[in-house]
Amino acid sequence: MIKSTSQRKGPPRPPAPDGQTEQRILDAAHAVFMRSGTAGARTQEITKEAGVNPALLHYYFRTKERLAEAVFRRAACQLLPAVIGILASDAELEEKVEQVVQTELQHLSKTPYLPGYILSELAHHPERAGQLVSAVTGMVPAEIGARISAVLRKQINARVRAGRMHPIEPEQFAVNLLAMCVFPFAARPMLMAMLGFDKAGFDTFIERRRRELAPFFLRALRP
Amino acid sequence: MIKSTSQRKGPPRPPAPDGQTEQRILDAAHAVFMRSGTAGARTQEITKEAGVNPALLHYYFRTKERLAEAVFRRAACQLLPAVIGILASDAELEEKVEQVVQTELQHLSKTPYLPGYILSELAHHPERAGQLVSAVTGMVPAEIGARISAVLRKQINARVRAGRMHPIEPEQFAVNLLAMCVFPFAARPMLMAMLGFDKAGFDTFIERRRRELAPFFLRALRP
DNA sequence: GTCTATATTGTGATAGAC
DNA sequence: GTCTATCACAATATAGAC
Repeated sequence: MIKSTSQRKGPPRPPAPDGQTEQRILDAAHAVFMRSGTAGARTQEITKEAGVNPALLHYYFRTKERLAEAVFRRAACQLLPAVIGILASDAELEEKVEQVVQTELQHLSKTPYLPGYILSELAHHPERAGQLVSAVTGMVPAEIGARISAVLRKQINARVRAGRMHPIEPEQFAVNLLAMCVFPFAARPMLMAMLGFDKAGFDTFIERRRRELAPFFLRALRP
Repeated sequence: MIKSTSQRKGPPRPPAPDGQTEQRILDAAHAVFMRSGTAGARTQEITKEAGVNPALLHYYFRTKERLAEAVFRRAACQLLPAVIGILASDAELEEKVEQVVQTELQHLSKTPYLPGYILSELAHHPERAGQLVSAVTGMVPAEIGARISAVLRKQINARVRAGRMHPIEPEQFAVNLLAMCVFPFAARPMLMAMLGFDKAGFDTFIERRRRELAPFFLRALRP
């Protein structure tokens, strides 16, 4: 990955003597925070998983809190930019629905703990909600929402006037779509218990969802 | 609730001398765990909010972990039984959709932090998913899911055969409905930031949702 | 940049008097 | 049942050598 270039020092370094210690810590922290939450995670667990010394965490990130913020931003960048990009694009509305469903379900299948982690952090640190969005796009959160709403509203209105769509507020539209995609992963443990799924069963469930969700959603938009 | 009967001691007790100390702790713990999460909460914060001595927490609940479980069960009882009861009832399918939407949105409006708390706990303690369901109904989780699925499947099939409904798996149906109701609250901080809502704005958003969600959902079910 | 060793809280748990 | 006082320890932050 990074070790591709030169190794200015060859022999004397057993565990993690490469030039990517910071990255190793960040990766480990990502994994640990993701499954234990920021408050529940122990820095020692992180450093152990990273194969580095506890002091190095302090060296690179100064404090657990700062590390947590770095991880959160990183995670946010994995969750949102896709949907935002699609919804704000100038693709046809029906296209957007299909794209969001496909992109999100596919991506979240690979990182099923991401929604739980994000929503969990936000539940206990609402002030980070702003970071979440602006970290991704560099815009003020509300501005993003406004942009998306504006674009969607125009598309919706056009269809409503043409008698091709039932009226709906763009905000409701976006939340509905997001809910359908994200919720199953956020509630994964609960659903698995209630529906009697194992991991494979859940994947099958999502697979089916990937085929049927967009049509379902589009039916709801009909007049 | 409990103080209804006699008060064997009247005068000498300043802070919390009533016979409901356990309840006071439980209430305080509920509030604190809800906003900080189990891992993030401090027992001292709980006892302070309860107006009782730290030692009493140990006296009644022995450990923070046990207290957390008690609170979690209690919270679970507030979130699920309504939906389960409605979905498993023998009401008409269209009735169920309307009822779930109304019941959930109204109830969650009063306890907007509940979904975030539950999902957060489940994300970090998947093993509690079982408790969540069985605590409510006394049934094995998977059994509940099976019952609901069976009832819904029968109703759906009847309508599909009559050409009145588009085919859908009962599990997808239930998850879709739940997602639409619960997600906005679970993602409340994020939505408020992105959509530029304040508390009142969010309430208005939910109010509108209460009127439009069931129709939206039912449109998606048409053939 | 990385390690060993240690300081410094914060925090849950508990003993024992009342 | 409730309080005061305190313990034991976990966990993070840090100093200082290499």
